[in-house]
Amino acid sequence: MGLITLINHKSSFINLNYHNNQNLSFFIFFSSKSQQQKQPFSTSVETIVTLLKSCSKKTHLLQIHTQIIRTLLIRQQIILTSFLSCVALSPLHDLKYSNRFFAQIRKPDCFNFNTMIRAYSQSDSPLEGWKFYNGMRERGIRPNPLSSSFVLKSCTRISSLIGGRQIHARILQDGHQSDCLLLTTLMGFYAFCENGSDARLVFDEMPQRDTVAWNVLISCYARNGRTRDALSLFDFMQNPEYGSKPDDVTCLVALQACAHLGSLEFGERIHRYIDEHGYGDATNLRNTLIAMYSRCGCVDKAFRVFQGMSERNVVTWSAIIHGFAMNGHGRDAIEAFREMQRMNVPPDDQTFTGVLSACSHSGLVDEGLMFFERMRIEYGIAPSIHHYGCMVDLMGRAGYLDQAYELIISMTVKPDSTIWRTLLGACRIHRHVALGERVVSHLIELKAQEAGDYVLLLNMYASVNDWDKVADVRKLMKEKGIQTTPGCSTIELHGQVHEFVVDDDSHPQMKEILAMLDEIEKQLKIAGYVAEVSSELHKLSAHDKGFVLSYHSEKLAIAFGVLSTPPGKTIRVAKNLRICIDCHNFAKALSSVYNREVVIRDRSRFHHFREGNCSCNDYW
DNA sequence: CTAGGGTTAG
Repeated sequence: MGLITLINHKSSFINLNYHNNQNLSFFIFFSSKSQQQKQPFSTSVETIVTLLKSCSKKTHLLQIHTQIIRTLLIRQQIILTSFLSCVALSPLHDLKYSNRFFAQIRKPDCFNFNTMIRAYSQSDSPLEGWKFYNGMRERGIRPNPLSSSFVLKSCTRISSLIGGRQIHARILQDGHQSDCLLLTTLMGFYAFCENGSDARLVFDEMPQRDTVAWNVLISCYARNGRTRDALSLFDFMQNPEYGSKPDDVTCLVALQACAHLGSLEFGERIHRYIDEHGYGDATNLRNTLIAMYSRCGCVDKAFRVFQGMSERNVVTWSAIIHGFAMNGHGRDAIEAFREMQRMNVPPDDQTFTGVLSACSHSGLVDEGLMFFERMRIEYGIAPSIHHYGCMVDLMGRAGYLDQAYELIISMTVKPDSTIWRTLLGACRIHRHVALGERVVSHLIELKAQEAGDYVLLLNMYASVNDWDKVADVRKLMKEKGIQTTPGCSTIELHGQVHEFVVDDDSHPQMKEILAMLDEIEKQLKIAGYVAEVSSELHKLSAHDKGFVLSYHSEKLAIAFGVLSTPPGKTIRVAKNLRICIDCHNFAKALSSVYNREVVIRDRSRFHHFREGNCSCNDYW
C-alpha cells in the first residue's frame, strides 16, 4: 500500500494502528494536513479524539494543540474533553497544564470535573480534588457516582476518615446508595482506615453484592485482625442464598488470613480450590501460597510451591527467603539469596529484611553484618527501621548489647518503640539490667510503654533475683492499671480453630485436657523434664487472679493436640506472645517422649521440635 | 456527542 493510499484511508488506518505504532500514526496525521481539510468534519473530530486517546508524549500533544487551536474544532466539547483527559491523566498527568486548560473550558461538564478530581486523586496532593468536587455543586452540576468515587480515592490515599465520612453522607444525599461499585469503593475506604465495622455496615446496606464486594470485606477483615471472620466469609459467600463464587482475588486475601492465623488446613483447602479453578499459574497467588505455608510452619510445602514455578520475581524470592528465615533455616535463606543473584533477579528492601532476619534467627552474626553493609553499598538501599530492627535483634541476641544500643542511637530514622522493645528483649536474655533500665526510659519517653515491656522488665529483675525491684514494678503496674495481654494459643483441628487463653476454662473438653496435661507432665518428669518458673509472666497472671494453678495456653493447646490427634501427627500451635523457656522445654521433651513433631509459632517465627531437638537451641 | 469507577502477592 502506497503512502498516498494510506493517507486517503487515514482515519481508519489510525484507528487500527494507534495502539501498535503511535509514531507512525502521528507521522501520517501530520503529513496529511492538506488532505485533512477535504475530510468530512466528523471524521476529523474522530481522528483527533483517537489520536488524543493514544497520545503519550508531550511533544505530540503540543503539536495537536497548535493544529486544532486555529480551527473551529477547538470549540467542540468533545475535543476539549478529550484534550483535558489526555493532559490530566497518566501517562502525561500534567496538573498545571490541565488546570490552565480546564479554565479555558467555558461550560465544563460533569465529566470534565471528574477528570480533574481523578487526576488529583492520583497526584501528590490528593485533597486538591475536593475543590473541584465542591466546585461542581457551586456551578449547579450534580456530581455523579464517579465524582464521589474519585474523591473517595483521595481520602483513602491520605486516610482522611473525616473526609470519607462527608462523602459517605453526600452519597446518600445524592441518592447513589444503590451503586454497587461506588459502595465497594466506600467499603475499601473504611477498610483502609482500619474501620472494619463501618465497612461492614456499608456491605450490609448494599442492595446486591458481587464477588468484588465480598473480596473487599474479606481483605478488610484479614488486614484488621479479624482473620477468623475473614475465613468464615469464604464459605459464607458460597451459600446459595448469596451465590457468589470466590475468584482468584478471594483466594489471595483468604490465604493472607490463613497466614495470619496459622491455619494450615484451611490454607490447603484454598490451595486445592486454586488448582481446581485454574488459577494455579498466577504468580501472585503462588507467592501468597509460599508465604502462607511458611507462616504455617511448613517450609517444605512452601518450597514445593516455589520449585513448581516457572516464573519467579522478587516477591517470589523474598517470600521463600522469609519462609526459610522464620522457620530457622538461616543457611537455606542465604543460599536462596545467592541463587536469586545467579538468576539475575535484583533484590529489594524486603528481600534484605528476609536475609537479615534469617541471620538474626540463626545467629549468623558475621553474615548479617556483611549483608547489612552490602545492602547499603552494593545495592544502594537505605536501611529502613525494619532492617535496623533485624540488626538490633541480631547483635542483641549475640550479646553485643552496647553495640546494638549504639546502632539505634546512630540511626537516621527515629527509633520506634518496637526497636527499643527488641533491645529490651535482648537485655532480658543477657540479664543486662543497667541497659534494660535505660531502654525502658526511652520507651517512657516515647510514651509507648506497653504491658509487655513491664513484663520484660519484671522478668529481667527476676532473672537476677532482684525481688525488691520485681515488687516495685508490680506495684507500679497495679497503680497504672496496666493490663497484661493474656497469652493465647490456637490449634487447628478438622478445619476448626480451637483457642486457649490463660485461665480461661471455657473449652468444652477442658476437663479431659487438664487430665491429659497432668498425665503428660508426669511422663515428662520421668524423662527428666523439670518445670522452670523463672518466667514472671506466669506467676503474675496466676497471682493476680488468685489461681493456685495456672497453665500457659500453649501447654493446654499441646495437650489438646495430643488428646485429639492420632499418634505421630504433627502438633501445630500458634501463640500470640513469646513462648517462655518452660513451655519451650516442655515441647522439646514431649517431642521425644511422645514421638511427636511439635511446631509452635511465636510472634515472629517458628520453633520446631523433633525427637528432643529444636530448631532454635540458643536463640529461643 | 461520548468518554472514566471497586478488590489483588513477599
